Amino acid sequence: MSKIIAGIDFEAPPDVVARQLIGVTLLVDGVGGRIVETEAYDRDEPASHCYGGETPRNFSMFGPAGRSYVYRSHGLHWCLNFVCRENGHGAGVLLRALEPVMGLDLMRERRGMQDERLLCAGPGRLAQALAVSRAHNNLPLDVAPFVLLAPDPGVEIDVSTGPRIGISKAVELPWRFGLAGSRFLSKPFR
DNA sequence: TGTATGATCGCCT
DNA sequence: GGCGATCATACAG
Repeated sequence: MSKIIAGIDFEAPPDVVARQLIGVTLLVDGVGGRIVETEAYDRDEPASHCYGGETPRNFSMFGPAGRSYVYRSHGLHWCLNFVCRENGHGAGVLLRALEPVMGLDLMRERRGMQDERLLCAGPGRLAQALAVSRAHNNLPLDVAPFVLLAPDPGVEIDVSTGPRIGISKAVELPWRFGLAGSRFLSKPFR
């Protein structure tokens, strides 16, 4: 079994998918850019929303791979994830930052700021710039409004890894991935 | 350059 | 009732 989108098999462990997503272009209704930062969340580690089983919030992580999982964080921000691994397994990849490429003016308007570097540097900011909300939960990633484009095959992509950000459990897992040296990261790697 | 704080939803204890 | 895969603002140094 496999679910291939933009050259990536989403029926694979989340750390594998998270690494492969660096450099992929993500568009929502034609607005978006190049993915420069991701984090993996698996079902067997306590930092993950799917740890401890299915709830009304996280049900889409227990469905088919290659779909979206959108949840509300701290009551105000939306965060966008890609579901991976086999059906019913429960795992996901959090999108943490994009390099803005398409629809810059719309993103600036939605974010209420001009600085290109801060338009999508962080999961909440990214979702706001792309106008992602509950309506985008549990949607297939190979169907509109989502578009995923594989990076140019010739281009070398240098991926940095490190500990995940903003969590208190399983902090030691090096499951944050980023495009080395990008100025659009939510935080630099070191 | 760093640390504190408020906003305030959905789930879990 | 408390806390979190966050962010913007307000201060202190």
